[in-house]
Amino acid sequence: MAQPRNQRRKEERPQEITEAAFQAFAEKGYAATRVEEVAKRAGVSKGLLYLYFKTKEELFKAVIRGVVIRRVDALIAAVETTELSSEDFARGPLLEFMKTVPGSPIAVVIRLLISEGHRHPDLVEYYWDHVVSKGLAALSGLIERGVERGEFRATAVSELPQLLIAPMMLAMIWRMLFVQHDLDTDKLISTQIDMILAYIKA
Amino acid sequence: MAQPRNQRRKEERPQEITEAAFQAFAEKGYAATRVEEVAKRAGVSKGLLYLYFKTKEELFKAVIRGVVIRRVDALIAAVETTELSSEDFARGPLLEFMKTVPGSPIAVVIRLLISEGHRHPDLVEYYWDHVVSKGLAALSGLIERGVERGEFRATAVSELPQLLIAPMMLAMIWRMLFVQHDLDTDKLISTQIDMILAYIKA
DNA sequence: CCACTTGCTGACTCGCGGGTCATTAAGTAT
DNA sequence: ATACTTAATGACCCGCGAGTCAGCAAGTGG
Repeated sequence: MAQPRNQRRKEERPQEITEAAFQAFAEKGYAATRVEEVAKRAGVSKGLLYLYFKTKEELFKAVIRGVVIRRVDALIAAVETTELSSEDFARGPLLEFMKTVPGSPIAVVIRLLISEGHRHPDLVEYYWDHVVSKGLAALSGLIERGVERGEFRATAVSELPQLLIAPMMLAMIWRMLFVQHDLDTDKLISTQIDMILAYIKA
Repeated sequence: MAQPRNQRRKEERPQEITEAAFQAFAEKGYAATRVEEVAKRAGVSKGLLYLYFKTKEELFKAVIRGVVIRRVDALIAAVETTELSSEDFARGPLLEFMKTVPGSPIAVVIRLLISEGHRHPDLVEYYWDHVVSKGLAALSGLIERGVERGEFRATAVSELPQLLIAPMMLAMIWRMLFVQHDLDTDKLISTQIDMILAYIKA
């Protein structure tokens, strides 16, 4: 024990710092988080932080990007490779995924984007490219595949995959603001799936 | 023309200042808005602003409260006094109202609450009391009335009126972040109404 | 053991912006 | 006109926190 204080670990530093920053931003938001606070959490001096990230804004961007990467990709891959019927996929893996989102880091990222998106349009664009557009395309694909196979009727839902995730988004915001007023978010999300399937089934 | 500069208009000042502050907060968010900027927009000196509002935070709270009051009350009254069947009300006045929300000041308030809600739990509570809980109760009432009259089946939707407004919320967030990527928000909202009615109709 | 590179530190700077207050000017009463 | 009240001004103050940099110490090679 009593590790020497000034360990030189160039490789791990960025990871550690962005992780600490994510937690701090999640708790206090971007503007209210002090750079020194992030440094403290990462067990590092403020000066070192500025060696790895030119500005606080750079750090913010790195955090968002770091969290986003590889979160949604797993779901998209699952949609594209599953053997399940569209209905079974919707009731199984998709539903499970959506239930987890409101309590996950993705929710934090979305809050940060809503709060700070104005001043970081490039970040919003990045998030759009790597998460939203891909995710929605996968969901559209899932529904259209159902239509082609004769599982579903052709409806407006094919072009509005947002309907599938709308209650998930509401659940996220609900948790951000109204934790104390409880809401069965799981039931909200699964009822929407039930309803959509009832609406589009052939 | 050439009105005297220092007009004494004690009555109108608070209104003018909160109006200016609302616009500034809407554009830049709370943290990024300078008090002097608000004063300038209101055509007033910074010092005067501090005569009417003790701190920037007080001003923020006044803005939120001002916008909230009397927005949702009209809808609630309409629900309670309408002669229409529940279905016709949902397809008529309710749908129209929901279409307008994403482009209205309510959307701005919600963004501010999401961004700054942490540090103003009393404000969140105020918003809950005066808008959310009342609004949801009215929607529940609308559905339950339909059930009592034999229009609708008894379903989980009675306890989950959030399902009605979920696409409206998504539409709001969509506009905040992804204006350039278009989405037919009206169709999103009306399709949800169609779906829910199809799901719960007797 | 010495010279050298470089990850790392933390005391310091400096501008920004929230908040104050001495002063001015507009209105009012006599 | 004169004395008084109070709405309104804007120059100023001062703390906070982002960003810097001179120096230090951990590793490296000879």
